[in-house]
Amino acid sequence: MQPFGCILMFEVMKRDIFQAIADPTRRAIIALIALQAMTPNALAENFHTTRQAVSKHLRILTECELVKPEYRGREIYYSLEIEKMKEIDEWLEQYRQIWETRYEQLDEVLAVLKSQKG
Amino acid sequence: MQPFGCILMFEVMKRDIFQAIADPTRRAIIALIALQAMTPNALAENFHTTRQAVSKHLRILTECELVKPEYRGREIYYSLEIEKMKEIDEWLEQYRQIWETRYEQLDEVLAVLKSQKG
DNA sequence: ATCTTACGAAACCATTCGGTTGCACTTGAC
DNA sequence: GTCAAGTGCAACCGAATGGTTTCGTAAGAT
Repeated sequence: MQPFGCILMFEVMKRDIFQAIADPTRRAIIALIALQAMTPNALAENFHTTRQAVSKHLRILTECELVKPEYRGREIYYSLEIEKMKEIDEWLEQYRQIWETRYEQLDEVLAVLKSQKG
Repeated sequence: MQPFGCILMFEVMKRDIFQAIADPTRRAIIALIALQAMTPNALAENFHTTRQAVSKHLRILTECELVKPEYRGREIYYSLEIEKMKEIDEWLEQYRQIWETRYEQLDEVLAVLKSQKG
């Protein structure tokens, strides 16, 4: 068997970030470790599941590089890779343009109504 | 064990918008109808699936109010509810604050390095 | 050296998911 | 009225998902 700390424990497998954030527990994990790095045990105390279940979520989050492990003794501190969150923001950008355009159009309509009124 | 509901409290919705956008086909549907309202038949021509499969995706998107049907004769035109997309943007907001803060800190570091260099 | 703690892996299970096929209903054209 | 077109729905199926339990291994404590 492989020694514990020196081999990649999580296979580098491409995961869909949108599928990663689909699960509410994983979003909660993201919210927690956004504040500070946490171990699987510490994380598990916040949920109604076992540590192993949290570990599986962390595996998925790590596979899509949303989360990064830091090995410290026999503990592993997981922290958020905030850069990866930008991918969601970039995907959202095209739709943000749409709703901003609609706001401008609405502003125009309101301006016209106001000028007609006054 | 921590008191449970503090983090997962908001997951009582019938359909989760994050789960809705997790599927790549549904994201493609969103992208298509963002441009113009489309019928299930017209949508299905863009994918390698049956019309019924697209219909099931549209049902999920409609249930979480990401998509709105408009009945016109025997056809149904589905259009994007752009307002709903803002929910994702609002969720992202907290993390956007984090990465913007890091950028500012990085800028500070770079400024210090530059001043020391010059 | 031995025990405890922290962790991931594996095996297993129930549920959900995405897809297909077949069917029923409604609308519009003939 | 009859027929074709456009839909949604139910039943079914294989695969994926999220969870648990059991285990093996590494690191720290006694």
